[in-house]
This record gives sequence, C-alpha cells and structure tokens, in this order.
Amino acid sequence: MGINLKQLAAELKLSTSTVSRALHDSHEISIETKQRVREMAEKLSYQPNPYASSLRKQKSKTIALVIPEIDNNFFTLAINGIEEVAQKKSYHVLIYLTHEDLKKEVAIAKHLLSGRVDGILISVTSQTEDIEHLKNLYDTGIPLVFFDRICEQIDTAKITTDDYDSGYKATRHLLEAGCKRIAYLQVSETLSISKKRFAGFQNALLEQHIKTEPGLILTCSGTEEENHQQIKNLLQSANPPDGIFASVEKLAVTSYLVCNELNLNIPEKIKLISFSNLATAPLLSPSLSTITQPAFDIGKKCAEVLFNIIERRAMEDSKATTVLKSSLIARNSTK
Amino acid sequence: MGINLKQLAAELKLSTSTVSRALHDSHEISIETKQRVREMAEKLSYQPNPYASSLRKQKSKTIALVIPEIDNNFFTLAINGIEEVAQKKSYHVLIYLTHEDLKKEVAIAKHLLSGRVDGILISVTSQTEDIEHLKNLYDTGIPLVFFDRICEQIDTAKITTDDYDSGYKATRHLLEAGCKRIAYLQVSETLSISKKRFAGFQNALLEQHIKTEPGLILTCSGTEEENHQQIKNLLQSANPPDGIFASVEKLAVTSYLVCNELNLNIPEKIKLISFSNLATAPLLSPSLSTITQPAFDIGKKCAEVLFNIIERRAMEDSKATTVLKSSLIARNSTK
DNA sequence: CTGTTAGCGCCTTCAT
DNA sequence: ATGAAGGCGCTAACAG
Repeated sequence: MGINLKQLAAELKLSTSTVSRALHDSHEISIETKQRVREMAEKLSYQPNPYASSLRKQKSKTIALVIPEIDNNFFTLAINGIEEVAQKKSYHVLIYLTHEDLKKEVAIAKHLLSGRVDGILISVTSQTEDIEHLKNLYDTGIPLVFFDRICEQIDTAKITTDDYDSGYKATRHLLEAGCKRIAYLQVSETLSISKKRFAGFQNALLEQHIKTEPGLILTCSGTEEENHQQIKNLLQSANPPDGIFASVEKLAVTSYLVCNELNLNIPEKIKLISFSNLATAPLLSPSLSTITQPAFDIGKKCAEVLFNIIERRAMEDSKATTVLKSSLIARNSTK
Repeated sequence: MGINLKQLAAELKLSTSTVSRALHDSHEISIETKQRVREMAEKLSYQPNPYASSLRKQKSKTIALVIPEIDNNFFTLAINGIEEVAQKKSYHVLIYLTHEDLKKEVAIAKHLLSGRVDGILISVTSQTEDIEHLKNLYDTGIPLVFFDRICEQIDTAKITTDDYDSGYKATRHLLEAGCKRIAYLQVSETLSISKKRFAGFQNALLEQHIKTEPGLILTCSGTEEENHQQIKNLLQSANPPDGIFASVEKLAVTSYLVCNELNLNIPEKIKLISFSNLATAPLLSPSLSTITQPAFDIGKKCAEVLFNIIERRAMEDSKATTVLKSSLIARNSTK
C-alpha cells in the first residue's frame, strides 16, 4: 500500500533512525535535514504504520468507548463531545455497543485486556450487577472512566449528572401540576442512575406524606412490546396513576403511545415527564416535559478526564466523581 | 499489563509457535496440547497483542466509519447496523466525525492511508466537491464503501436510498395537500443526495406545469442562526411559500421553529414535509410529515458489502450501487 | 506433531 | 548530527 520508513530513508539516502527522528522533530537533527525529510515524506505521502509504532511504544493513541445503545440522544451527544476532544488530542476512538447485554459487555471487557487501547470510557449495561469483568480491567491499571451509568464499587473516575436532584425536581413538577398518584418507570432497579433518580422521586413524595405504592413502580426491562403491555396494564388497572415519571427517554415514547391508544389525553387526563435529550426537542409534542442532561459536556468532560489520566497529568482526576447539572423543561404545566 | 505468548509458552514448556498454532486451532496440533494450551491461556487470561499480530499479518480486523455528524438519527441508526455486523464478524470500528468540515475529511482520509484499517465506510461532507483525497484512498486499493452521501465519480460500492423517488413523492404529497408554491430547503447543492432529491422535487412540479422559482430554493449551509434567518426571510417575503420541503431533518426543526415564531400554523397556514429518521417519531408534532430512510438496514448492508470486499468474496459487490427504499409517513394531510 | 528462525515497521539506546 | 543494531509480540515458512 503505502511506503515505509526504510524506503523513505533509502530515497533520501539517510538511515531510518535519522528519518524517524526528523519526523518526530527531534532537536538532534539539523534544520535542513528535517526540511528535506518532511518534504519527501509529504511528496511520497508517507504515513507511519500505526501498528508498528504501537507495538514498539506500547501505546496506541486509541481509546475505547463502550455504551449500551446508540439509538439514544444522550449517548449520541456524548459521543460528539468525546470525539471532539479525542480528535483535538489526535486519539482514535473505537466504539463498542453492548445493546444492554451483559454478556457482550463481559466479552468486550475481556478483549480490552489485550492492550488495544490506552484508556476506556464506559457506561454500563442495565443488567450489570456482577462487575468482576470491570474489576479485572481496572486491576490491570488501564485508565478507566465511567460516565452516566457508573459502577460505584470501582474506585476510578466517574462523570454523572445530578440524578437525585433531577428525580426530585421532576417529581415536584408533577406534584405541583396536581398529581396525586405518580407512576415511576425505570429500566433497571440496580443501575446507579435508577437508584438515584428513584431516591429523588421517593423523597419528593415523602415530603408530601405520600407513600410510594409498589404497584406504581414499574421496571420495564423487556422488549418494546412487553414494556408496552406492562404500561398499558398499569394505566388500565383499577386504580391508575394520574402522572407518569419516565426515568428514561425510551419509556416516555412507549408511555406516550399507550396514552394515545387509551385516549388518555396528555396533560389533561394524565401528566408525563421524562428524562430526554432530544436534539429535535422543538418538534416534540408540547405536552411532554423533560429533564435534559448536558450530554455533550459530559462527553467532553469524560474524554478530558481520561486523557488526563492517560497522560498522567491531574492524577486527582483518577478518583474523583464529577457531577454536572441537568435542566428541567416544563411543557405540560397547566398554564 | 497482560502476559505474552512467550511467557505463556514458557509456562507450558512449549514453543511459542506451538502455542500460537494451538490458539488458532491449527489442525497440526494434537487435541490434548490444544486443550492444555487453551486452559492455561484462560487461566492466565492471556490476550494476544493485537498490534503485534496486525503488524505481522498486515491486517487489523478494524474498519473506519467516517460520517459528517452523529447528532442525526440517520447516522445513529446506521451505526447501529454497522456495529451489529462488525461485532458478528469480530471487526473493530473506529469512528471519525467530520462535522461537515472538508478539511477534517481530508485529514482523516490522509491518515487512513497508513493502513490502520482494512476498509472504510464513508458518507461525505456537504462541502465535498474536490475529491482528490478520496481518490487517493481508493487508488491505494483499500476497500471503500460510500453510503447515503456518495461520491459518484469514484468507481466503488455505494449504498443509498431512492432519493429521486423520495423527493418526488414528498413533493406530490404537498401538491396533493393543495400547495402551489413550495419551498425547497437543502444543505448543499452539490451533494449527491441533494441533487437527486431536488430532481424529484423539480419533476413533480414540472408534471403540474409549475416552474421552480429560484427564490423558493434555499441552500442553508451556515450556522443554525443563519439558517434560521434565511428561512425567516423567505417566509416573510412578499410572496411566501405555502409549503416547505426540508430535504434534511435539521432544516425541518429550524423551519418548524420559524413557523411557530411567525404564528404560521402547520398545517393550516403552511405545510411541512421533511426527510427524518427520528427514533422518537411518535413524540413528534402530529403536523410533520416525513420521509424515513431504512437507516439501520443501510448500515447493515454497507457493512456486509464492505466485509465481502475485504474478504474477497462477492467481488461484484465492489462496484455495485445498492438502492434501498424509503417510506413516506403523511401526517399533515387534511384528513 | 513440534521447534527454530526470520521478519512485519518502527523507535531508541548506543556508538561514532 | 547521523548510523547501526536490537527488539516490541506475533506468525509463518522451513526444518525436523
């Protein structure tokens, strides 16, 4: 395909070491030689073989991004932030999707033991409870940053949003809109974000001396159809909710569809609020209130922290938890 | 970090070649040895160094995905399809975003000359007219597949949707809803998809003996604010359109906002149709009609074609253009 | 069936 | 300021 260092050196009648040093702008090479080398490299469009140099240097200028799904605006925007920072620092980004499947996460984690990447950004699966695979990764010493769906038991950098607070505020929003019986929809009970958002929900209710009825808490971790049915059952039960807090965007879509199907007008008959990071928010139904996370900033931040750890600057980063603020957009308030 | 082949071999009192062959399930190794090797490899959680093996084999089991933006449901869904196929074939996916910036595309293309990847999937920038950087890539012989925003001058595999047809149907939709003066919004005049969608638009009008007024064709390639202003100017002009065809999702959002701002109710005062691949379509304003591309299938298809080329199966793939069908969802029809 | 050997292309001491 | 040489970890040709 391309030309290699040896050929380039031959062309210039120099040794490979001289050429290598010239290209790395070493101070022990004369200006003229550097110039000559650079011109020829450009002319022959020489590109160093990244695998040879990774092998030699034992680092790859590559990071892995491991996320549960991409069809989700939070992750999409986060990738945008991550890629921006990576490109600026000339790092490459390998993307891995787990599709919420713990087995895939385990397989990927195992693979990443190989040294393919210099650092890892990960948001765990909703199924992730046993974390041995992540502990193994951490133990090899490879820089690791959790974001959004973090793993609390592992003592490394974490970037999240203020999930407790958001859960609290979303619930207050519904209460202030007059809801008495609020349903809480989540994809997992064990996920860090689920627990925090739920705690916020619960405490907002407690303040009003409202008990959280177990029947109003739905964990929808099945297929789209199963979730749909679960929510439908809830809304058709003897004592249905008058408000829904969807702790993830996907469940808001499903809830919305179910409400339509049952002719439950939003917000007249039932209120709906959701975590959501839609780029197309203006096109949204005006009846949907949302909690929006600063996804792009989270992406940027976690990439920055990762590079700090990789390059051994700002060691304090490697253990710290950073919390960014989400914002609530009220759209179904009875104005 | 991990253990290497030599250490593993030493542990087993075997040569590195035997161990290597055993791990690759070579037929010239006894069953017992293979078993013993595999167990020890598992026990010591040996992971082969991918860079050493890429260097040796001159292939990386890695592909590059180059797209203009990710904050766009078409690309998001396409990535999903691509990643699914890649994971199944044990390929790794490097992601590069050009942010619609030709300079970035050129830099990435140049870098990919290095042999870092075994194949490339690319959807070009809206600015991409000079294609020398892509021609260079193609000339090195690296498998290259264009999708959606293709580069017609390069004789390699291309996967698209039926853009002419979609443009035609979208326009028919507006005409049938009674529009007489339809505005066409695009991000570029030179992009393959723009030209085809526009041709469909134009021909649908011609059939009705309607001339395309230059003033109704808007190329919005600026910032969000500039585009907003351009569209606003159009809608406030002496002779405003009574229908808008947004040839990309982003411009639909902007148009929608402008219409709201000017109190132009959709669909009563003005009709709007757009290309859009929203996963959250049900949450959309019911006044927005859309043309939806089979993004996930395009992703799958282009990854499959790329792997066919890489693995030298189905050589006919390497020149063919595959066209998938989009679908129109009419939502603002005067029912 | 297993071992020895020679690179893949690059970087980096060490020497000059 | 430049060159020679060795080795990163792995695979594959060549021996046996």
